[in-house]
Amino acid sequence: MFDVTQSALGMGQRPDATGDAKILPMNSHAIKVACSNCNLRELCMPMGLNADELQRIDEVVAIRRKVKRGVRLYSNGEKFASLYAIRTGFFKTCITTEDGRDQVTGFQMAGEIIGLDGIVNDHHTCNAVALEDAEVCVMPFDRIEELSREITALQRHVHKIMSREIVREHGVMLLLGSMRAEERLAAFLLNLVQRLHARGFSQSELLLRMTREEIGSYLGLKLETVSRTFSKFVEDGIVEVKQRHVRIMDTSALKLIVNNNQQPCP
Amino acid sequence: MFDVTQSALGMGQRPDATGDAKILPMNSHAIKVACSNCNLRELCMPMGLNADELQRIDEVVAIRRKVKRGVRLYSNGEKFASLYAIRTGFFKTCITTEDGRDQVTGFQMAGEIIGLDGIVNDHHTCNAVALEDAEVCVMPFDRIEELSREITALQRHVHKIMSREIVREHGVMLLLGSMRAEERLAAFLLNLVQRLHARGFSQSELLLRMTREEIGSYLGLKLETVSRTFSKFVEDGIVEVKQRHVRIMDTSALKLIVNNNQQPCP
DNA sequence: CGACACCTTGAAGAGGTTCAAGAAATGTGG
DNA sequence: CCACATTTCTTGAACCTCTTCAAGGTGTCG
Repeated sequence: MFDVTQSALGMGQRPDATGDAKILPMNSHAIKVACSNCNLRELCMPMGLNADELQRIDEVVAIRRKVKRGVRLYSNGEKFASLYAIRTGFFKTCITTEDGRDQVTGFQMAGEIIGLDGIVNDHHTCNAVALEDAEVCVMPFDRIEELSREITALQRHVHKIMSREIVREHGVMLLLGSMRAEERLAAFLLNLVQRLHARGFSQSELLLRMTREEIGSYLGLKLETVSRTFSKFVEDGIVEVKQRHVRIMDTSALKLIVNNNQQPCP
Repeated sequence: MFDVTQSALGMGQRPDATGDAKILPMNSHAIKVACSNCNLRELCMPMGLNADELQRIDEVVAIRRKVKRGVRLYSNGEKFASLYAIRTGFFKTCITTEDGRDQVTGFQMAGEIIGLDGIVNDHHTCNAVALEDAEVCVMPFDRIEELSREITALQRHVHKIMSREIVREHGVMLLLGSMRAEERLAAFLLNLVQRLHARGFSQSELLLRMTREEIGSYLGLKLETVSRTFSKFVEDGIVEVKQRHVRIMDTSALKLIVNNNQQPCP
């Protein structure tokens, strides 16, 4: 069975995470990233590494990069060199065509990995845009490949991350191919809040970092339809909406909307 | 720029391939598969391997499996163990939900790799069904991982295959999220014929291996809409359709339908 | 040759889009 | 810090595309 509301993360829940990692200024390397100290580690790193392995990975993920809101982390056509682990902030990825089509392919948050689209042709095929001020760990891909030849757990982890993205996209195809507007928005909200909850945020409250238009693009709807559907949910007492602030009043109602696809038996 | 009609394959064209590999009965291993002898090699194997590396890969891909039309190669929930390289035949992959939704996530032909969805959770999350009698090479994934730790080209190849699938799915999201029925079907036909051409088949003629309903599921349309859209194309002299036999009379017209999304400038 | 699956076509209807206008929030510059 | 410009969001009404329901046609296979 397939649950489109499920997280892209197959990993442990972290209800105590704050999203802020401490960097201990112990030595000259202190300013560098250390996965070993990062409280997002469980989200983006494999489990069960020994100290030596962890340190070697630390060296790969040595550089961070800040990305201001509205700025692209990478662009379509750009040479591919690295994957990025999101430390803080929120991204969207989208593809654009010559004839002006535009499709948001995903929204990514702390602990998630972006840039996988660039591997196949050595060039990125989409844009990654920060929807709020963000910080990412830069992970040069040739170094990842090198290290994953030596650290089995890392190799497996890379494979899982890519497979997870494939499965996530299957879920989006299901959503786009078979759901009506209300079902899409309900699934979208449940998915977002589920991922946020896994990061220690509320199960019922969330701040949308994207516009109605961006939600619409992701869900294959026009922004007016997104807005109307929000209004409908408010009318029905399922959510409270104040601009981008959403409070889910009735999670099970949302789940019912997504799952209640039962056809009358003939 | 993103071209949804483009092939999932980034590899060389093989206009002379017939789809039948010769197996030379030289020794006791003759009955086994040998990638080294397979004329689909360029489609599913990395390039530039030496004899030794090729032989080691041959050993991994030692088993073939025949799949009759209508039979599942693997099913949702089934334990994941292997990837499969399609030797002959045609598959669909689809996900199903508890509430009876069903979504075709792709159609796969000779030289393409399926099963990637199973990596992340050690269980398959979709069904792979043969749409005609087929034969696949079984590639145990733990052996692939093992070998790709030693053969850099194989490692890179595995990464590219997964990345290619991610990029392909981005294209489907664009199609489902932003295209109208005619545009979807035109993009679908162009994509199919392009992939078939890369395998040595005609650029203009194709035999659909799937029903209108399966096409519809993939394209997010009802079967009636698919049928009507075919009829429209026939009326316009763009294609000839006799049941599942399609001849494309005007490729550029199809391309125009997909790309002519130009909005009038305000 | 008859049963079954698949495909086509028509007519009515629903869901989402488009166009338009106004309200609310956000950002900017004086 | 406030006024103004801009972006974003909401809502209404008309329209259009695709779906739904229905019936009949075509092809295939035991």
